[in-house]
Amino acid sequence: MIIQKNMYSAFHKITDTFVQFTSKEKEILESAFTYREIPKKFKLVSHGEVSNELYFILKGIIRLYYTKDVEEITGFIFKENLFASSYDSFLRKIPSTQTLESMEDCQLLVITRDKLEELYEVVPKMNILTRKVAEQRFINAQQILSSFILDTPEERYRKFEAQHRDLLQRVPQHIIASYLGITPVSLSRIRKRMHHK
Amino acid sequence: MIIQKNMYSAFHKITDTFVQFTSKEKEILESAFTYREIPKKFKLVSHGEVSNELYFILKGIIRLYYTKDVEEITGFIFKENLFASSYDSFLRKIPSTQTLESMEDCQLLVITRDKLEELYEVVPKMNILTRKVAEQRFINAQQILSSFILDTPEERYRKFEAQHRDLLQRVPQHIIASYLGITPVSLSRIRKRMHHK
DNA sequence: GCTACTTCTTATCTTATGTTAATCAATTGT
DNA sequence: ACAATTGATTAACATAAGATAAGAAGTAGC
Repeated sequence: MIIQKNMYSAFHKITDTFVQFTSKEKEILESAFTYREIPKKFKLVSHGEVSNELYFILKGIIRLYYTKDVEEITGFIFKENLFASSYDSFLRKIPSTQTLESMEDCQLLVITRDKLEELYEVVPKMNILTRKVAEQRFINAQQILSSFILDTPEERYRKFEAQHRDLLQRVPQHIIASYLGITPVSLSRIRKRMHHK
Repeated sequence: MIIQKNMYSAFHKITDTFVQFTSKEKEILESAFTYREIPKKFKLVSHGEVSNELYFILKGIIRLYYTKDVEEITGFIFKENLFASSYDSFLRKIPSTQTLESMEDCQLLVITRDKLEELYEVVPKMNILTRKVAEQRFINAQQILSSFILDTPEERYRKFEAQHRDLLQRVPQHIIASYLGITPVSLSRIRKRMHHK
């Protein structure tokens, strides 16, 4: 993998949609994050561990999953230009109930909790950024949640298909099934039903 | 209903757990919020309307629901000491897909979007408060969501029972059923199963 | 190139939930 | 006090999803 010259450009493009940082502030931000590459199937956070880092995904896919008995149940799929984390663990400094694992080779920008807290002091506007990111993630979680309450599994799959066409190509079906709260067998049946209609 | 002398005390007790405001800042905060009483079954936000207010509940219960065909499907139940809102609509200034309706007579503290944006300017720490509220709501949404993915309806009901024993007394069962993503009939059966075990 | 693994599909069987409807109890309004 | 509304339970039936297992197709590692 090659480190892009302007590896922060995607990052700033996203932050720009949330807050207007000055050039000086952007520099400080850049120096607070570090660049990291990880291979496929790398665990950034394991179930039971306290997560001390927050990730911005430049390239790749990271899966968040819960472990129930021996089963891995996907809770979220992060892709490029998203902030990924085991939020609960990161924010409350408690052992994570979730695991974060890459599904492709990834390029990340990483910030530690300590650095982030420093940033809040030096660049108060950082509170706005994280506020808006939290708000966005909340709205997103609520949309998914409402889909569980309102929709049938089939409708849920249709919506996923419409919104994340790209992920359908990059992520195995059984992962998507568990994200939709159903078994791979059931998703296979749903797809069959949908196709010969 | 009587307006309590110290109606802000519950409010500050909660904000104190998030940010340390100075006395001066607390005064500014107090003046930005207004006190409001609403009767049972009052709609604070209706489906299709843009919500311009954020509520802090001093007393009472507010239900958030979605309307599917003629059915009302409960998405969340807010009680005392919580910030209630149709977040998506409030933040993005878009028509709400949700309705907010009181289930009891309520005492509220209300802030408008405009006032809140003013507050961000005058009391920058306000960003920290709303950031933490958003983070908390996100974590909460994620927990509920994971329960939909991980648990059976029966387990979901058991958890609800354990966490919100008080609501069981104050909220009709069919509302809880729709919050758990099942029909009232099904919840009734689950309860029956549970009892003679 | 071969083996092992992963992924997806299909079949069978079981079961919990949805749907509809009827009944009963409790609450509310006038 | 009575009627109307709301809420909870139960029954009967249909159906979609879970569990388990087997097999096919594709991919990866050696």
